[in-house]
Amino acid sequence: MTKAVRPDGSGSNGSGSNGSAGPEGRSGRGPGRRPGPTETREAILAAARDLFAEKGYDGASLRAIARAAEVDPALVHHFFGNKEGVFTQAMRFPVDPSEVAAKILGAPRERLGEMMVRTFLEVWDDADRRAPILALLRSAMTNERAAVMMRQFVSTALFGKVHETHRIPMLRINAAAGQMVGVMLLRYVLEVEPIASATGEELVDLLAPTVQRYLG
Amino acid sequence: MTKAVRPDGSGSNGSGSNGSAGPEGRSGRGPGRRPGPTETREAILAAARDLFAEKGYDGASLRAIARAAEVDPALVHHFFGNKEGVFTQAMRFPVDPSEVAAKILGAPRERLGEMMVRTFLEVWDDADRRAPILALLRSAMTNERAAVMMRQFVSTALFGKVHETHRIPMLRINAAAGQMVGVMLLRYVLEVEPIASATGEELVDLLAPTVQRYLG
DNA sequence: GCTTAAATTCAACGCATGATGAGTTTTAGC
DNA sequence: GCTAAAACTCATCATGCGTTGAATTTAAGC
Repeated sequence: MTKAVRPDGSGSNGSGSNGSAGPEGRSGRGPGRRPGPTETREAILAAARDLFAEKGYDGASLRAIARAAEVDPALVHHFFGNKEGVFTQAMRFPVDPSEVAAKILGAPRERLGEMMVRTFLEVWDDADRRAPILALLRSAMTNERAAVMMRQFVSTALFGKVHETHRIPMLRINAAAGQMVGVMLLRYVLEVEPIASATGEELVDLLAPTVQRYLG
Repeated sequence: MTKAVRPDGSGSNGSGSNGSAGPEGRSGRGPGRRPGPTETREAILAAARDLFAEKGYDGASLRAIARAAEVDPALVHHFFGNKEGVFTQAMRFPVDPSEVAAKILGAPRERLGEMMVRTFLEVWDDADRRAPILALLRSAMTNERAAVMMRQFVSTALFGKVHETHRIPMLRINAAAGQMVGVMLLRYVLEVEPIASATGEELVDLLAPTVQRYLG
């Protein structure tokens, strides 16, 4: 999963010019722009997302990101200015809040709890959608800037809609959020058993009444 | 809060011997053992606990710990071997599980939820008792070894007793743990409002029924 | 096709980190 | 009071980090 094979439209380029004993020290590729359309920026962001998700902001180094994207560290800088820039861009779509909100708010009020649990599980079970949230959560533990983003994300984007449309007190929404965040943490980060191996339906049965009580 | 003033039993020692222009580069104190009984080991552990709580395992550097304890980094090594040793020793009393368990299990079963919420709040409101748990939580997000310790702590020490004495299914205990951990995270780490500013009683009223439902 | 701009790598800087080994001063055992 | 051990600092190493500036190669605009 770590290695991304490039499709490579035509094998016509460089690599064979000085085949004997060139200074193949760093990254096995010469300087200069690569042929074909530019896809590197996206590759860097993808690698960044994975690494931030795995190690958090401080733990993921620019150099490791560059390595994973098979690129020189300076290129990361060229595109994003600095590490914070990479993080900000990589987090630029934790989850499309409107899409999620629509799904949850489409349900009748007496099934809010169930829909919320189902939606959380759906998002967290999909590695691509889980990554940015996990990155944000991990980073927010040790990095104040990430904590601000997380706070904003939790309050405004995710649970704010529920507050606005149903006039539910914020404290109750926080309690529901706490239940969901805590369970996700136990299940996906700490991998505490047996909740890490429970089925989705088990969790819905277990948690939906709680969330419903807070939001109903 | 960062600076710890040493009581210093008697002012009879060193410090004035070469007063003019010694090599006062590093730590303002010469080499050699200090007079009086040894209190440095504890000072290092206290500093370590604070810094691990604030920044997590990877974020807290040995050098920063040494700086906070007003000690040379090599001394930390001398006492604890390596960074992992410092962490392990600093975490050697997250919360005395038996004390906590006794308090919770002393309550009748129909008030388990209330007692659990009250106990969590009491521990987390006390900075000294909060520090090691916070350190463990923060560290467990990015450090596998800390995650193992945290898993063990959550499962065995804290909630294991409840499982054993009351024969409550582990999955339900996990759900209750998730609720509590999540709320603590929102309240004390991310400081999401309004739950960060809510009173203890508000939280008991809000959360106790949930926990009671899981454990009852 | 020439020129400008963008993509890409290389080499290096200054800094912080965890670790080690040697040296100095005090305490504790006898 | 001597001696062995413990406490303590200093200087240093190798490594990895974020960042910078210059050089090189390709793509785009005209």
